[in-house]
Amino acid sequence: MIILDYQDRRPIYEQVVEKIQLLIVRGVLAPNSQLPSVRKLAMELSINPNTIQRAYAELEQQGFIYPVKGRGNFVSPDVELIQRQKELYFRDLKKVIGLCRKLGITKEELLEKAASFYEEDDV
Amino acid sequence: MIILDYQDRRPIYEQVVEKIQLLIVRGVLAPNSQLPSVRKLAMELSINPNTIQRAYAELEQQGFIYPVKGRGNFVSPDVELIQRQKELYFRDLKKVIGLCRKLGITKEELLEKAASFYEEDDV
DNA sequence: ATGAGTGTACTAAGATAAATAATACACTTA
DNA sequence: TAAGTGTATTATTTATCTTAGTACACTCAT
Repeated sequence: MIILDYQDRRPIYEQVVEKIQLLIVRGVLAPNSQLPSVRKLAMELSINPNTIQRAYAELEQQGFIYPVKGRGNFVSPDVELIQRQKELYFRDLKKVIGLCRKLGITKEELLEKAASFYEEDDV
Repeated sequence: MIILDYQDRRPIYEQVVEKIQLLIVRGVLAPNSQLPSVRKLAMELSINPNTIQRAYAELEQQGFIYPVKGRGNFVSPDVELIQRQKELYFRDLKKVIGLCRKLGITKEELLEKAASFYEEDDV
């Protein structure tokens, strides 16, 4: 379900958050479907349950999932999620483009690259 | 010369590296011109000289600067630098675009956003 | 030659965040 | 009732960043 990248300098819990966000916004995890339990996912990834707990807490805080006591965590049916996620990605996009621009990359080259990256992208 | 962002979660030395990279590739720091000394820059930024030392070590390792014993650090005249930096930025760009694509953003919307971000960018 | 300013190296200590470890408890459901 | 949930708590370990202090060889203007 999730593969951790130990080269990634970001903390594990943040990687888990990102991966689950993607699974949700892409519809792999359907609205109201159940997520793996804290303990199971921890086992599967060979990490501590507390780390998953932290990731789930963030996802809940961000509105991606909701908990049901004694039953588990479930995917939020919130339709706003994709829109909100989009805005986050656009913020990152803007930052990178700002750097490219400062580096002297022309608008034409940038757009050309962007187009080919979009097409090349391996799913 | 450099302003640190203490909201930024990245380590200070990394911010220093990034800022100096930008100053170099943008030509603000000319090839073979001298950088501020480790101690002076540390004073200016109110941080420890060791932190600047580490930033300079990275910059040297990356080929952005070269040291002269007893004299100081100087901007590398390497013409490849901009090209190499460009490739690094493009790698980041590719990553963000991959995420956008996975989110379901269309190529058209992406390129439109990219174009406006390029123009909006505040120098 | 001297002294101030360079880079560079080293060790030690402190600070912070991430991750683990080990429990505990209330809830749900078969 | 027992197994599986979420949730909370405390303590400990680990890694990284940052600071602090010191030391030494080099360059250059005086």
